[in-house]
Amino acid sequence: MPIQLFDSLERKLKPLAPAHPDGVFRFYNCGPTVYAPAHIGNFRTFVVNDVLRRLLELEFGADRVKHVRNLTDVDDRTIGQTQKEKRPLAEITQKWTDKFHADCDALNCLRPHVEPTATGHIREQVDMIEVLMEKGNAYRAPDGSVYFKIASFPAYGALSRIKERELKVTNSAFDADHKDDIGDFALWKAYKPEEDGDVQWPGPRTAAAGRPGWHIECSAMIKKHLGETIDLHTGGVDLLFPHHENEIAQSQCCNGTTFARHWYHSEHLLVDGTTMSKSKGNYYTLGDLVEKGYSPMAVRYALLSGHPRKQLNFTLDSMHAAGSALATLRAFRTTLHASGVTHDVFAPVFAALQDDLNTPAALGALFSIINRKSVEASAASFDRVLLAFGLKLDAPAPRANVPADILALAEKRWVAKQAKDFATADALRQELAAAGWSMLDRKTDYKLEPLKKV
RNA sequence: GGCGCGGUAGCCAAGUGGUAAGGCCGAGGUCUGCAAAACCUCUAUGCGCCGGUUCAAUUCCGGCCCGCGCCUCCA
Repeated sequence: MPIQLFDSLERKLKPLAPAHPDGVFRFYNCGPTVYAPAHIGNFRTFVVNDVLRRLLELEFGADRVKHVRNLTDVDDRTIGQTQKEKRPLAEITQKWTDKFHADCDALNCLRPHVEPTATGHIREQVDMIEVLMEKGNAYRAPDGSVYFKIASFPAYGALSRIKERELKVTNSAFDADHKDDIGDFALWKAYKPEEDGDVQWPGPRTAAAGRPGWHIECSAMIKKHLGETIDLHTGGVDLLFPHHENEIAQSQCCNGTTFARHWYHSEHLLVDGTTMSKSKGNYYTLGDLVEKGYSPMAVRYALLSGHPRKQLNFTLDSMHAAGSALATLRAFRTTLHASGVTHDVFAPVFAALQDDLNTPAALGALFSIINRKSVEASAASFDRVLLAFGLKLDAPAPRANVPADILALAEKRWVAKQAKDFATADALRQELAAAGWSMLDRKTDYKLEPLKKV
């Protein structure tokens, strides 16, 4: 069964298939801006896209998928950070790129095949801008910036239905810029010494030195690494407008061909029922959750527990639920034997994933199957399911070091237990619990763990 | 104001024109000195409210209420 996925442009489910004769599926996912740690909302998008990537590889073959995800390493926010920290742009973006990679690895996200950066593709962006200027789709503003003229692209707004919108009239940015029309957007931003520090490059012909506008980087990097027409372009819903709308305009005017055959947008994560923000105190990075004792795999599971095209309400309770569900899967895995079963009992799981990436339905199907009285599943078939979800069931990472006094108590209790002095042993268990530790007895030894969160 | 999404058990969350997957929590049980783990059983006559269509609606249509998102550089 082919993978069906909702297309944000045509607003219906469409099968995914490579269009290029080489049979390679061309997949572009808008990546992060590297100026701060990514939050779990960002990671919802990347985890969802990672499952998509895995499904595509299962469908077309691992060598028949080319996955590109960019790193935005020059824009208002990254430059703002250099000004705030008084450090070079490259130093800041490298730091947060490394952090992003570490988080992705912890969440078991496959690395994209190409991870291009905006600063690494200035030439390509300038080239495109020059073509757009030559074709009359872009113009130089008085300050030397270059803007895209949306009036030159009649199809503008198809993705976001912008023409049907009544734009808010209050737009302070309009006066500050030098564009002809309020809808026009920057392809190239002229250098501003007071804001930009030492961040600048030579601009397109006739334009001033400066830096690329945000949108053009994706158009240029896609053209370079995937070609003029790609099979799938994805990102968070917030990118629908203006980012993706603008990418379509730039790329199609420049190249004269269809830009992306399929658009997919995953919805936002809510935390405690509302949008995440630092001021509301409901803003989490992966590191924040790990500090609270949750494993990255539990985070991944929680992020997949809602339909990707629906807002997902993330709570600490859902983290706990995810951890417990993973433990159930881990226990089930140990009952499986390598060999044997030919038919795939997990077919319904894949069917749900292939039906618009319905991860919650797929997880439901998975548990329904493993809850059956007699499951004829092989370890291999189960592992294939885990591979698709990107779930690793390794035992939880070693806990924090056990303090010496706790260890001493535990040792004392173990001795008492061996001597069958159960009264003493129970009293010591109480003491350990009061100190926040749980002692798990085994046949020949014991294990200490911090008490479970309620 | 415009565009869009959603309201299903204590929490999270699928789904369907014929009467509700799954996870967590909770309860009971089996098993272990205890604890933990594991395993078994149970847990929505109900799907925001009011109408309508229909033999039949949570599922379709209309109205209303509530929540959330976007509306120029936020995944």
